[in-house]
Amino acid sequence: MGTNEKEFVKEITPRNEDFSQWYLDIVLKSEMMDYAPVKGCMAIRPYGYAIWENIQQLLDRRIKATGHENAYFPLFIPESLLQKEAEHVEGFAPEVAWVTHGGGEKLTERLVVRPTSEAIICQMYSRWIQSWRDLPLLINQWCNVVRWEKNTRPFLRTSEFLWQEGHTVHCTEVEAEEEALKMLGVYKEFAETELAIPVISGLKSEREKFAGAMRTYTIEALMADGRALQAGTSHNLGQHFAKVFDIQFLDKDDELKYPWQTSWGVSTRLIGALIMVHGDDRGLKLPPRVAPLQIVVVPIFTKKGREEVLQKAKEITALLGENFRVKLDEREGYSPGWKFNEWEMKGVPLRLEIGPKDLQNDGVTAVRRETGEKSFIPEKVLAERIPELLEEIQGELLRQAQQFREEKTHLVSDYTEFKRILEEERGFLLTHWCGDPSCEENIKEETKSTIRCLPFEVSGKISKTGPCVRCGKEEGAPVYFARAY
RNA sequence: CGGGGUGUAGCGCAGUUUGGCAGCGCGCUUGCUUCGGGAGCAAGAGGCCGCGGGUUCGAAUCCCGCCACUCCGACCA
Repeated sequence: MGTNEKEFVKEITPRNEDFSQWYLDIVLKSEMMDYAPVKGCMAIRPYGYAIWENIQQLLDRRIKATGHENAYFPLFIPESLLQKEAEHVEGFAPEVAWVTHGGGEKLTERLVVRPTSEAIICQMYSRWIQSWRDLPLLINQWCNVVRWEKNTRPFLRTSEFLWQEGHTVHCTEVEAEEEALKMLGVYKEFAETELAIPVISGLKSEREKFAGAMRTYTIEALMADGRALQAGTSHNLGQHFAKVFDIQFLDKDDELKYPWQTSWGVSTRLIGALIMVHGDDRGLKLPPRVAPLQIVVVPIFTKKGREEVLQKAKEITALLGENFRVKLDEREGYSPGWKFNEWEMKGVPLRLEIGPKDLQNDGVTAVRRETGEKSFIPEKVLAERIPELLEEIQGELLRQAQQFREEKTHLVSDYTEFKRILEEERGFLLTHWCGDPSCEENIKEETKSTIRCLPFEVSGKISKTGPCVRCGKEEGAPVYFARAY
């Protein structure tokens, strides 16, 4: 690899030459999406949507395992409902889409297309909750939302996107806080186990928190260009929404109380993260757990042995098809080399080549996408070896991503050094911050970096308190800074 | 929303300066020969030149307006 890289992947801009273009080339050429005729909107094509379906399945399982049920709420929200929570409406007002007409007539009250569903869900919750026995109420919704974005990028920021949003209601502040943290933990475990994306979890600063929340928690991932991406959030909404939407319950002590709420979500942005964390100059590298295809079988035809090769390839595809997402690429008119490049671009984790030599040796040649490593697997041990290999690939992708993140995480206390790193190396900057919003604001203006989070754990990498990187005031808390998407 | 760039066949582009038959490469279709890292030959198909208006005998080309994509800012859970 390396020297003739360009030769193999003519269709993709090299990652180091132009990261943005590289990303766009990949999402288009791998047929994950295509631009739709509405600004900032995309069609998610089967190859991209299959990843989303796998994400949904793997995450939905976890959401249900933690006691939540799925439900569905309306796409449209009456203007008056959205406006009930002042901070919330202020946060979303610039980016909502309005419905002003229906059936050819002007509506008496405008509707917003949901940018998030707190308002409409709280409205319904106020009717469903009367007693402490109704709590906790643990509901999740898979849906689309619309935010009229000015600067869009496929999967990372689109005018319409798909996500899940959990909305829970609890008797006490302690329970709500536990819930918000529990779901953030679910996201972290999910991202690392299934997506092979290591994340840092922590608390958002006041400036960066969700409009209307009391506290926002986040998982932050580092992309291959050294920029951070918020991969999931979880909010402790406090009682703000309960108060304005009049959600009350009669507690065991016979007192009428406002409950405590949370909301949490991850979106199709995770697909963008997969691309930017794992991809290389040849294209996608998908973790086996979420890859639409885990294995592609490429038969190597020759004049004489054609039928035998195809027969064996079909046999092996059928065998593996019982337990894995596998495809036999028996297309005519494409050379094996062409197919290799095509499936590598599409990020299929494992390729099995079956040719005359393999037939002779009673096995297949296996090639790992993430390392390019070739090995021969005797047919006898195929059924045991394949799952092991896929797990190794999954693990290796996580290991590579972790290693990259470690290399790109800079412990820094000097502001000049802080600025130099952002200019020259990027990545996460772990430092101290006094907590003053004006320091945060100044740093943003001077360096274009933002506080990604106040991490839960720093495990000895940095002292528990230290002087603020900007103003030098003592007793600053550890924070991660980065330029972000 | 401000500044720059781009829009011509599925993709990448030339043609626009100086108005005059719609072009090239790749891909696609069909056939034959091939096939262990993007095969070869032959014959084909494919165009509201982003959209709308204007100037002109005549517009991909000149003028006005709009839209989309893209990069950089601003904004953004």
